[in-house]
Parts: sequence; structure tokens; C-alpha cells
Amino acid sequence: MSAKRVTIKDVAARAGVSIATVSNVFSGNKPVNADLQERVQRAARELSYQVDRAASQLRSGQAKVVGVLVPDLDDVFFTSLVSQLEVMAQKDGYDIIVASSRDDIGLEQSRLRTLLAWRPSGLIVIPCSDAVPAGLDSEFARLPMVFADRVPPDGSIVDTVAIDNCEAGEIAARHLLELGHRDIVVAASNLAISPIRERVRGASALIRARLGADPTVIELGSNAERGTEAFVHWLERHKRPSAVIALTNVITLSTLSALARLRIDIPDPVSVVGFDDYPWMSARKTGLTAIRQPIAEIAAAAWERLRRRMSGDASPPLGTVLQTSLQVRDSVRDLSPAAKDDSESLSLLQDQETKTAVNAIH
Amino acid sequence: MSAKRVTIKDVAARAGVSIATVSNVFSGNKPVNADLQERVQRAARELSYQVDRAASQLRSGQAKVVGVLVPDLDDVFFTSLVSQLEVMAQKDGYDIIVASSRDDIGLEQSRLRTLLAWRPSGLIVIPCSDAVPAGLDSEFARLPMVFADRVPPDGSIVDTVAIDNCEAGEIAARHLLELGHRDIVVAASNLAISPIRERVRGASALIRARLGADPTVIELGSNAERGTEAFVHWLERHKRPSAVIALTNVITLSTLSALARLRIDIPDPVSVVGFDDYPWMSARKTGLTAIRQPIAEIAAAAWERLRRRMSGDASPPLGTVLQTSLQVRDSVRDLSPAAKDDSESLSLLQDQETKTAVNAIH
DNA sequence: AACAGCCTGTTAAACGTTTTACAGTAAAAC
DNA sequence: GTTTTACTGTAAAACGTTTAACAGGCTGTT
Repeated sequence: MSAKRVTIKDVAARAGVSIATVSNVFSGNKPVNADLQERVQRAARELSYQVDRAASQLRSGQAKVVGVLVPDLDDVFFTSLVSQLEVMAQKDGYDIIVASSRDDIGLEQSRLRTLLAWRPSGLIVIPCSDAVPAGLDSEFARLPMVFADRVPPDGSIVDTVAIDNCEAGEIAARHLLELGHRDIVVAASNLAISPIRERVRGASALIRARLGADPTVIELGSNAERGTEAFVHWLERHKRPSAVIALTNVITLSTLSALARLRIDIPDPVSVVGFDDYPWMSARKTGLTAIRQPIAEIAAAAWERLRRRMSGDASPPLGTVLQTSLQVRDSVRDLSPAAKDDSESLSLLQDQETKTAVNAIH
Repeated sequence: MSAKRVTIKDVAARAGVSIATVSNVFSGNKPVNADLQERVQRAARELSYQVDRAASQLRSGQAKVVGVLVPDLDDVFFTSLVSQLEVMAQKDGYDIIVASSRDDIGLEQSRLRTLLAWRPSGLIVIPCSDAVPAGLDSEFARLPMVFADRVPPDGSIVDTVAIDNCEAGEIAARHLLELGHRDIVVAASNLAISPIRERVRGASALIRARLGADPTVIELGSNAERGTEAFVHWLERHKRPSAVIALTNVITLSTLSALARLRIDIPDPVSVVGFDDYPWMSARKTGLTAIRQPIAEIAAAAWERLRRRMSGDASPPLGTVLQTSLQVRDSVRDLSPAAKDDSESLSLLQDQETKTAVNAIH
């Protein structure tokens, strides 16, 4: 009847050992005899005992929790990351606490404070700006921590994991240039975010080198709906570009929505290179050509770094940089002289052979 | 130098009060004088004190954590839910810890155990089967808990929040029937999941009533890629239906991918009614007509129920049922005699006026 | 004037672990 | 045969809070 908690004491009593022994059986901090171990395990099972994390953590200072702070839990990119991290954390016996900063510096700081209150054994942070969140600097020394995705362009005093953003922009631009595109718009989310700036830089540098002029860069924000409005608005009062590079999965969505709203077809008259690779991108008549981020590897690298740090590695901070790749589908029109003759039939027929052939290249 | 933790004692000493007073200032459990309060706050700020959740929880038994267990962190539906819950939890001062059962009963049980080890003040569970996860039954009495989305069809002994799945299926079927469709395929994820069975039941019942025969029901699983393969395979060896009802956002993806792969256009020759409403569904030339689940309301209702329970409400369990609605876009072809004459132009032109008019009806 | 009741603050005892220091025993070394 | 050494297990002291019990100073009632 009484909802009395079953504690380590009850188990010890039932198994006829001291509580320290029970503790040792569960924490594995000290070896204990096989048969005693068995007796304790059985007693625990019979009472359906569960160690209390709060007590355990209070005494040991060790938490077996890692905090994960992301800018937006509605963005698939971040939730995919969280999903992968959850798997790996679970495998290593950690639980994760997620918090979203909703791209707000103030909120970021407050969420960070609550994460720290858990005394986690580690932190994985995707900052919402270039600035290292205040209040974290004092923790660098003691708390294992890795910054992912949005990392400062120059060296950092913590471990970082990110893709080569500059190259990503370059890859997109190169693809378009090679297919003969001249009038390219780069659609960014927010230029205050350094990886976005890098992607722009990569694309711009290549375009400037080849064409002698910078591409138009527009900023659409991090919200799909508002981005759509913004881009519709932009399209209505500017000359129609021949191609758009979308630098984010959300921006890709905004771009496509705006084009759909205005009944502008893809890839003719407007080609699109998207960002990230999600199932919806190929669930369409005109599959989307996009820059693919290796999400699983990003997550794995981040976790691996953190794991190392949590088990005492004190080597100097490491900046891991991963490569992106181009996933070619059908959203970019070939304007090059060689393809001139069948450019029209291509855009109408979506020739299957061509498609699979191009896919194979990747 | 020393990384000594600053505790409640340090704050008390600096403010010249007892530790109990400091505790009261932070927990708000007992009123304390305004000026004293101010003094304590300042001292805490100066030392950058943070209450230790482990200690606090150990003593009070209260955790200010709620565990959230979902079947799949790669499914937008669930992550949207988590996202909303995180906002509301944060507002009420709770942290959430997420765990994914990856649609595996065994894993579900083990994840549940680790959630329980936190002694959370509440649990929000989206079970991966109809069966109430074992080990949870003993907790019903003491632990506030709400089941969401996947709830047993009959009454439950815990609070539940779900949509009217049967009606959802019915709405989709009615829409297709009214537009003259006769040859309808219902694409389900997994018939072992009761809400899915309900959706099928709703659609089937109506179709049988109107047409005298049950629709074909196919099962594509919960993974987008494998579902695509399965549906391609199916389409290749069956007569092409005039419409498909996809009963899940993932199934919607599979359906569209398969159709795209086979170069079958939407809505002519095959119409599609999807499930859920996400940005990518309107980011296409042919916007997707879909059954919209009120995700925000589901999350809000679940949180509200849990909040009530956590503050002591002991009334009998409540089953909240929310309504779905039809978001009409352009993925269903009008085959009714009235629309006969312009059915062709519609499918080619995607007349903007028609589209917005229909949207307004919703 | 005395006493009950209310505020506000303090002291000290929990909460359920982990861990340090120690004790006892058996095996190994002298 | 005594002393080390190694190995297991135990007793008891933390860990940083919350909270029950209490104490003293007011106010207001008798």
C-alpha cells in the first residue's frame, strides 16, 4: 500500500550485505565477488530496485547526462542531429537533455544555465550566433563540450565539428556555372551566422572569379513561411534569375514555395540547388539537386569528441571539418552549348535515362 | 584556481543569512522579506550561484523534469510535438528528457526504465504499440502520465490525447468520393498500430457504404525509403488506382516518391491525399491536399493534462480527442461530371484562382 | 497586562547514494 | 612462524539541498 521507495538499504538488507556492496555492484566502482553479486542482483530484481540518479549524482558529482542545445527544434537538420546523438548517448549509458534556444541569444543563455544546473558530464552546443554564449567561458576548463555546425570561422578554444561551409557554397556555384548559368541568386537565411557567411563566401568567390561579378545575395530568415513571403516579394520586383542557390534546408523550402506560389517552374525557367538531403526532396516530380551534409557523420564526430573529453582527454581543442557532396537530381537545367539542342525536351519530358545517368555520377 | 562549487552555504554566508533563507528565496516555498531577498539575490549573482538540481531533487523528491518518450526522432510529427512540449515545459520551469523507442517494444521498455530512474514529475508517452508498456502499470497510481497520439482505441486508465483517427480517414475518403474517385488505395504504415487501423476503418467504412466494396489497403512500414520501394513494387504489378490516401506523413513521402520514381503525375492520372501539414507539402508545383493534424493543440492538450495531474488533480482519466481538418490544395483531380469539361485544363494550368478559392473553403 | 496568533527567520535532520578509511581474511613472502 | 600483500567487504562521513520543528518579535484580542 505505502508507496515507499525501495532504496539501496532494502536491497542490502534482503541480500544480507552492506549498502556499500550493493552500491559497488551497481556502479562497478569496486569489484565484488561473483556469488555476492548474484545475490544482490536477485534481491534488486525482486524488489524492482532502481538506483536514484539524483542521489547518485549528488554524491558522485558525475551525471551521466549530456545537455544538447540547439537553435530550433522545428528544423529537421537539428532534430536529425539530436536523433543520432540520442542513439549514441544511449549506447554509452548517457541520457540527453534537449533545450532549444529558438535562435535567441537571451534564451540561449538562460537555457544554458538550466542545462548547467544539471551538472552534466558534457555539453553539445549549436550556438545561435558567433559569440560564445556568455557564462560558458568559465566552464571551458572543467566541462567537456563540443560546438557543432555553427562554429566560429577562426580557431576555437573548444572542440568543434562542422562542415566545410565555404566549399559547400563553392560546390553549388561550380555546378551551376558548369551548366552555363550566369544569373545566380544566393538565398541565405541569416548573414549574422558565420557558417552561412562562409557558404556565401564560397559561392561568391567562385562566381566572381568566373564571371567577374558577385552574385546577388538575399537574406530570407530562418522561418520557412516568412522566408517564402520575403522571396515572393523579392521575385515580384526583380529580374528573374536563371538559378537560385538555397543555403539551408529551410531556405530551400522557402525558395521552392515562393516559386510554386508564383507558378514558376523548375528547372526551367529557374534552376535550384538546395541544401541538405531529406526524403521530401526526392518525393517530387523534379527531384532536387542539393548539397548534402553528412549529418550522421557530424553527429558521430561530435559524440566521439565529447566521449573522449568526458573520459579525461585534455589535449588541445580539435576542429573537425567534414566534407559535403553534391546530390545531383533534376532541378538544375543544363544551359551549356553542348546540351542546347535538347534543353527543351529535357525540361518537358524529364527523361528518365538522363536522370539515372546523372545520379550515377554522384 | 580551485574549481570549488559555490553552494547555498557560500551565498548564505555572503548575504549574512541562514541557508534555509537562501533556499526559500530560490524555491519560493516560504515567503521572505523583500530586502533580505534582494540581499540574497545579489550575493547569489556575485558568486554566480546555481542551485544544484540533484541535491534539490534528492531532498524534495520533486524533479521538475518530465520524460518524453517517442517512437522515432526522425519523424517530423514527433519532433514537432517535442518542440512544442519543450516550449511549454520551459515556460513552467520543467526540463524535458527525450528518449526514442525506435518503434521497438524492447527498447521502449528499457528507455522507459531509464526515464523512470530520473524520478520525473511526469511522463508523456507515445507508445509504439497498443500494449501499455510493461513496468509502467505499477506507476500509474503515483506518476502523472499522459499517452498521446497512439492511444488504445477503447478507454484507457491514463489520460490520453489523440485525434479522431476514424474521422480523419473518413474525411479523406469523403473528399475523394465527392470528386468522383472510385478506385482508391489506402496506404497505411503499420496496421498493428491502432490509430492507423482506425484511419483505415474510417476510410473503408465510408467507401464501402458509398461504393459497396472495400478499398485496397496496403502496408508500407514506417520508413520512407523502404516504403517507397514497397509502393513502387506494388504499383508495378497492379492496376493503377485513381487516388491514394496516405495515412501518415512518412507514408505520404513514400507515396510521392514512388509516383515520382515511376513518372506518374499528380493529380492526373493519380490523385493523392496526404497526412499532416508540413512546409514541404506546399513547396511544390502541385500543392498537396492533406489531412491536417492540429499538432500544436495536441501538444498543448497533453501538456495541460500533465500539468493538472502534476499539481495533484486525481480525477478519473480523461480521453481528449481533437479534430482533424482537410487542407485542400491541388493534388486531387476533380472527376465529377460537373467539372468534366475543364478537368484537363485544370491539370495543366493549375489555375490560380481555383486554387485560392478552394483554399478559402477550408 | 497577558496571551494567542501570525510573521519571519534559524537550526538541524533528513533524502539515497558514493567513497574514504578501515577491518578482516587468505595467500604469498620472508 | 611471522610479516607483507592483496583482496573483499563494512561503517560512516560526505554531497547540497529542502523542510519540520522551533524561536523570537510583533499585532491584536481578551
